[in-house]
Amino acid sequence: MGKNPQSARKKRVDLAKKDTGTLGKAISVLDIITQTSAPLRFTDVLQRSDQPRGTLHRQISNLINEGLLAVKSDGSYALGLRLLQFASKAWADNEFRNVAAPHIQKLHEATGETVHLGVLRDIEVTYLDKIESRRNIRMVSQIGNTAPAFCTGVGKAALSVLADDELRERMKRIEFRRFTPNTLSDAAALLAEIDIIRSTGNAYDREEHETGITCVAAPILSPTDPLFAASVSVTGPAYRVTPQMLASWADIARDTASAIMQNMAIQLSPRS
Amino acid sequence: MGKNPQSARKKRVDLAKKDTGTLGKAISVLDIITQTSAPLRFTDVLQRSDQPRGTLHRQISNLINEGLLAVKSDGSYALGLRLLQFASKAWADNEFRNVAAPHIQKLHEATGETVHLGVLRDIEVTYLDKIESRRNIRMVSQIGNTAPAFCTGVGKAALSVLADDELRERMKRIEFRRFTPNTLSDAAALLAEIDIIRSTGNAYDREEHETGITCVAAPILSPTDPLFAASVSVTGPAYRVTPQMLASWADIARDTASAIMQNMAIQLSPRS
DNA sequence: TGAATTAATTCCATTATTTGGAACTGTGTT
DNA sequence: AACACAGTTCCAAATAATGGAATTAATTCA
Repeated sequence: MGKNPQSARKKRVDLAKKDTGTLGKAISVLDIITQTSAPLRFTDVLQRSDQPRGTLHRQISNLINEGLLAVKSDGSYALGLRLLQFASKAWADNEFRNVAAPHIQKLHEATGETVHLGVLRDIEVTYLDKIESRRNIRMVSQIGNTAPAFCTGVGKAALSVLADDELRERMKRIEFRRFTPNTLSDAAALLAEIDIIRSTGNAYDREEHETGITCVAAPILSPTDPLFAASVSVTGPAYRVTPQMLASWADIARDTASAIMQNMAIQLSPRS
Repeated sequence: MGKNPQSARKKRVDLAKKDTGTLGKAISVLDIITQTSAPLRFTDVLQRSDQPRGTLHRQISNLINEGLLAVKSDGSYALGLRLLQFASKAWADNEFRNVAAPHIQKLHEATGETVHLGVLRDIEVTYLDKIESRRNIRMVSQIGNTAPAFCTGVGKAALSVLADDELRERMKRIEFRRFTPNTLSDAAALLAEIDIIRSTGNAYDREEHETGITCVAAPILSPTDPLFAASVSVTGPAYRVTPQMLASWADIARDTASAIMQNMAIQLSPRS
């Protein structure tokens, strides 16, 4: 039959996304499931994806057979347990997290508040570790969590270590969604803050992502990899943690960050 | 022209591996990384995979671009942080785990020992949740961990709920590796134990996977899905936890399991 | 240091896999 | 029974993956 002469050539190559072929399309299904809170059945996924029926169906089948996706009793999809297995290994083996662990523990002991270790991925920050006062058995739900970089302390601190051109490239992709009245609302405001972070060495989150939650953070950069950007933060509820208290933790947060950096450098040099 | 359309009762497909095309090949790279403790560089992966150079190279590139794989400073590969993000969602949203959570908490309080929630995946068991006495901040490293089913309490309990033909099918794939002197060493021994588990309702691990670790477990089966197999267990160090103590927890472990089953059934019926 | 060796990356004609529109099946509803 | 709708299967055409070989980069060692 006639081929499709109207093959519009609008290659929608998102600046960020390199071509990852078939794999990328399959993983994007996982992304859809991850990013949606409501239960999704086949047609729901179909609507949200740009794949045609047949294609999507086979992709989902493959994901299920690989254990990356599962079908719930109501026919909706959930992420598969094999992902837990991979993540468990990813976390346990993560060099950076292992190096940072004792330092964030000390930071927690010094401040008595919740401490986060975050790593930047593009324009989002993923929490790699967390230490809380109350023995929080359910913490796992937090590790691996991802938040926008532009409105969190860890995120802004991490952004600040990027080279300027890289930073601007990524900022083009930020959508300044307003989470609270304090959320920064445009690129100019964010750039201004990043300037301050660069000169002072500390980032603050003043209830910008979640009302009632404030934090002070300090950036960590890799001795070798210019694209690696991370940070530590001390977080607390605004009703209890005053701006003064936050400010009083700024130094020790920076010390923690730089201790981690130094340990990473040491980690790299010796041949063992 | 097709062959007998219906006589395909004998699925001739490779028992374990269905064809998952390009995706499967890519994921198998993640498997190689997961299953090897030593750091692997490109050629190391190449040796362990059956893909040719060029192909493997592109697969790895794609995995890296998708954030599923990362390159460490020494050129070896590590699982990527995106996996953490997926796993975080997989865990938080998991229906079964959410239903089971309060019950295993109670079981922990009643016994004072470590409690596990495990789910069977083929012939392995993945730990979906864990509650420990000591506020174990580092517990995440355990959740998502996977162990052979045939030599763990959770695993054997879970196997016992499978229908006989399904069980035998899977048992063909078990490799009876000897982890400790007590590890069951052949299919006959395992089948005998499963018979006992089916009649008594409890499985024991008598230092079969790790020397010094014992446990008692109880199977959980899904009210609807005959392929779903899980279990709860109470685990403790052999020097402190005597066989008598384990036996005294058998009932409450079974009670926990059946309470979880009932809750799952309730969870499914009402359409609020 | 630089030649030899090994590892990593790129290339591209061939091939196999994915693609996607459409037809089909199955389930539930009035 | 007829309808509507979600899910599944099919297959020729299009495309993306393949894989052997050439190229480049990184180590090793004389």
